[in-house]
Amino acid sequence: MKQMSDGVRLYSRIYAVIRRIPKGRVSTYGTVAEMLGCGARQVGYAMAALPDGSAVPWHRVVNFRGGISIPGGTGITQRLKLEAEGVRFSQRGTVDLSARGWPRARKKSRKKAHR
DNA sequence: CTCTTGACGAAAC
DNA sequence: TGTTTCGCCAAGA
Repeated sequence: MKQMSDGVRLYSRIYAVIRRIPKGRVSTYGTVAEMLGCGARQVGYAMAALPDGSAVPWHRVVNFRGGISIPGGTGITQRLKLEAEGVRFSQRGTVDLSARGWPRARKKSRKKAHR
């Protein structure tokens, strides 16, 4: 390993955290970003940069509402993968972060994103 | 090098 | 309640 120290890629840290998400659980971009100390947007951007077939369980990462923010068929795939792990989606298409969230669900409001 | 966009999130309007 | 703006960091044009 050479290029690390002063220039450790932020993505590497993001992937490392996501890889620690246990099966049947989901995490959010904001949560991961917060534990990394960077912007939530970068987490999502890192996922978009993930190569197909990577060891990172990117499908366990959803947005702060517990919903999928991924456009296209990739988002559909994510939902199918989560359901295959035992994750249930509400009628609104969201996951209960209080129950399946990781490391700790941080639910802000149970109603429709009413802040 | 500058400007825009993005698999986000929160606040302002 | 939905739309718009700003912040975050990185990549593409």
